[in-house]
Amino acid sequence: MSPADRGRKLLEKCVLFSSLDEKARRDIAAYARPRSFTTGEPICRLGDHGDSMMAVVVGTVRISLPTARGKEVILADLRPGELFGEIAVLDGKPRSANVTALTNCELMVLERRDLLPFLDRNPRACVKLREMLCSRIRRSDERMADIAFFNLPVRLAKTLLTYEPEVRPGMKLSLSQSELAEMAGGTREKVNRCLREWQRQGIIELKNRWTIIRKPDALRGLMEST
Amino acid sequence: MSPADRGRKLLEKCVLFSSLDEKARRDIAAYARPRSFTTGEPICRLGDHGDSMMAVVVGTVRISLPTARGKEVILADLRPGELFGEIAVLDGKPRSANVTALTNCELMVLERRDLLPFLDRNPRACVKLREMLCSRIRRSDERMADIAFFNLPVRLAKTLLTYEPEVRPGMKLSLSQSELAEMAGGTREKVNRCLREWQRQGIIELKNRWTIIRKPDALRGLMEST
DNA sequence: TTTTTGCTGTGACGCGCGTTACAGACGCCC
DNA sequence: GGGCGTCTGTAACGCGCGTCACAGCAAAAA
Repeated sequence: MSPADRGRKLLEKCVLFSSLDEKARRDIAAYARPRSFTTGEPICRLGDHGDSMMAVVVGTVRISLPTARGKEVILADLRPGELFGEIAVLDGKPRSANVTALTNCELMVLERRDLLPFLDRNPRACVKLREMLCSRIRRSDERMADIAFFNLPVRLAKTLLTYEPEVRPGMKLSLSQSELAEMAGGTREKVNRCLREWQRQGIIELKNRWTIIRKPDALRGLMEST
Repeated sequence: MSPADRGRKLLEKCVLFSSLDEKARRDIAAYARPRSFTTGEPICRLGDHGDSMMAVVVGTVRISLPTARGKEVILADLRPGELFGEIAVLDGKPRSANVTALTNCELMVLERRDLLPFLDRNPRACVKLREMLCSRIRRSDERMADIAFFNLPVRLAKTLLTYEPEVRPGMKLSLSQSELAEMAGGTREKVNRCLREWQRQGIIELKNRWTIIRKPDALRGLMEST
């Protein structure tokens, strides 16, 4: 099977399209075009004009926001099946974040000129899309509340618990402490201290630059208590 | 003209409906029902089940989020012509914030069972709605970045500059310092100190519990510089 | 009028966290 | 293997801001 066909197969599994009937799924898949990026390559940048939406087929892409003093905040890492770039495509305004390829990636690209007409003739996809946007809003608001109300340990616990789709004891995280800091909104040093403290308590284990989660429930407890 | 008719007239002026043709506007307006609230009355609460969306016709409503320790964060104050409650209506999940009547209010209410079918038969309204949701996402993300990167003076300056639709020198704000603190994400004391400092610099004037903005450009400068 | 209540103005103190600085450990590439 | 870059682990210091405490003042209630 060609990469493009593989991409189309996966596209049909995205939340946005998975609930459509066979015909509509093939309809939208026909418009999608494959595209590859190599590790570290920028996919799009904050402020760019953007008229395409993308789905991750293979690899991981990172959504981030540059800050004033040359630093970065990591908003999310997306894996196969996830979509990005919807906002700029839908409202025609500049891209709202940076996206870079964290690994070699294969994406499927949908252009605005194909997507908008498709939505017009598929009310069902419209509904799904609205639900997607609503959940984005809810997540953003929640994240905002987290930053405003909780201190770094709590935010870090949330980060560890939500980075992978599901958490089980013994799970290894392949994130450096700097990356964790950029996700939780803090400094590398503070993250380090926090992790070592948790290691002392047996909640996690730090081994060769891997963070292994031993007691996810203890982390969950931390989140509730504060 | 009856309050309900006045409400319908105004509903047609909301961004969501203003670009529709005459027929569609009358269509949606026919479904809307008026409702009144008195000062301080709760309109809806975080976590409630909600299947209606509302437009402000007369008065001001406050969107807020309760925090852990009984405090509150003010997300926005909405005036005539603005909509709220879209999120819960669109995704069928619990309400994502508290809404209370800041003054005596008249609202127009649209039920989900009427709104969703209307959207299905009006792709143009669908597009507008998507744009609304996108702009909500952009605003949320921006607010998040503000909280994460900027210190209170900058956030307070932004709050002063964006509370009213347009800012002109001499504008009076009818917000208490506690309210400003709840909007900017800080404490009343800090807000007070900040405002007095700005008064010393002639940027604003504090008189009988009113905050009068003298030099909006100085505030704008504060935002850029930091 | 007197009392009460809510807003304003200010000082002292302490915690969380960012900043800076540096040392050791590990992997990578020439 | 040797040099170098990146990641980790710690310590010292200071700033921003939240917390507490209290005093003056104006408007609303009694």
